[in-house]
Amino acid sequence: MKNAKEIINDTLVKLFKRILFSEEKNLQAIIGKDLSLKEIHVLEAIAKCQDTKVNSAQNVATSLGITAGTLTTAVSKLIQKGLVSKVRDTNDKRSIKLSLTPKGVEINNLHNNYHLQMAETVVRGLNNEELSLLVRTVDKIQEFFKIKGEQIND
Amino acid sequence: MKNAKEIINDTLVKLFKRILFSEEKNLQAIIGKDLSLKEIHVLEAIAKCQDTKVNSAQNVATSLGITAGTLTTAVSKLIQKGLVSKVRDTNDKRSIKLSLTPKGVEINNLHNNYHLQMAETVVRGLNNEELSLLVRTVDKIQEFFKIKGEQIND
DNA sequence: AAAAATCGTTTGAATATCAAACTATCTATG
DNA sequence: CATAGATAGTTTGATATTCAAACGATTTTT
Repeated sequence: MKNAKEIINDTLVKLFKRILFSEEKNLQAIIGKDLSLKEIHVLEAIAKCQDTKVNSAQNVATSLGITAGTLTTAVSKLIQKGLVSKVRDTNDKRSIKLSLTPKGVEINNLHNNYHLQMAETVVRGLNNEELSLLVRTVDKIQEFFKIKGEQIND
Repeated sequence: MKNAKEIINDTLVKLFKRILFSEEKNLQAIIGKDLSLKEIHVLEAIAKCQDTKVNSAQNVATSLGITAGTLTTAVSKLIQKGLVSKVRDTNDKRSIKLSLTPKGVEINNLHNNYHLQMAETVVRGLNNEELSLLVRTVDKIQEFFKIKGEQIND
């Protein structure tokens, strides 16, 4: 017989798997096979960094938790696909600024809307009691990571 | 200014990233560089399938959401590392049964303990009633992602 | 001005993955 | 029973993702 800990773990692991799976499937449904989840996440990171005006390649790479080299190749492909553009920084000629093309913005919005819909569906489908329990749970998980003392770039 | 939906979405996205990151980090801390997260997940799946006596390669592959070919190569490496063993099914000679070696079991337990620790943090401070509500709520959320007849093996 | 640091790129290697072709075995149908 | 079709796992060839380390260009520090 399983104890509470095991049941909760199984339930959360299952949810995790399903969300990842669902995100990938949905992405392909709206955008097509031409763009992977990883590539979308690069677009997302560039969009965020653009907003905060720190859209150097270095900064985007760090925010994604990948190396500069990995980003270079990812960006090359996204440029080929017409979703990203690159300009040399006039102040610091070593640096480049990454930004989304109009088409890149459009695709990023599609993905973002998917996320928001997801959040909306969840919130709307739960009553107050369920929601507050859920919030507490999320807080507790965050706390777990704090105890572990891990740093992460948000 | 961000609305509630956006805040919830951002929180969840961050949490998600954090879990993946933490899981990987922790794994390397306890087990070393010699085993990737994906490989651990193969061990995990084999362990689960062993429990339910349906540990054919086909079934393990499906439960992981990967193809049989991908599993073949993953398993080969895990056999080399001494964590998995393979026996032909006596009833159906096409089929093989996968299982963990004692060393494989040990490593899988280490990883599982990490998961359980996280679950422990969540469970602590909840009474039975809240616990069962949480499970029901998470299950409900899961339903939201089941749209469009997606298949996933739990 | 020289040394050190930083930024992005390239290169070489490893891992992860799939689809499709292939081999061996089992099942069902005539 | 024979053979046609289905199924299990492997192999192959290709693509994607990633990193560390070497490298070239530029900026900063000393």
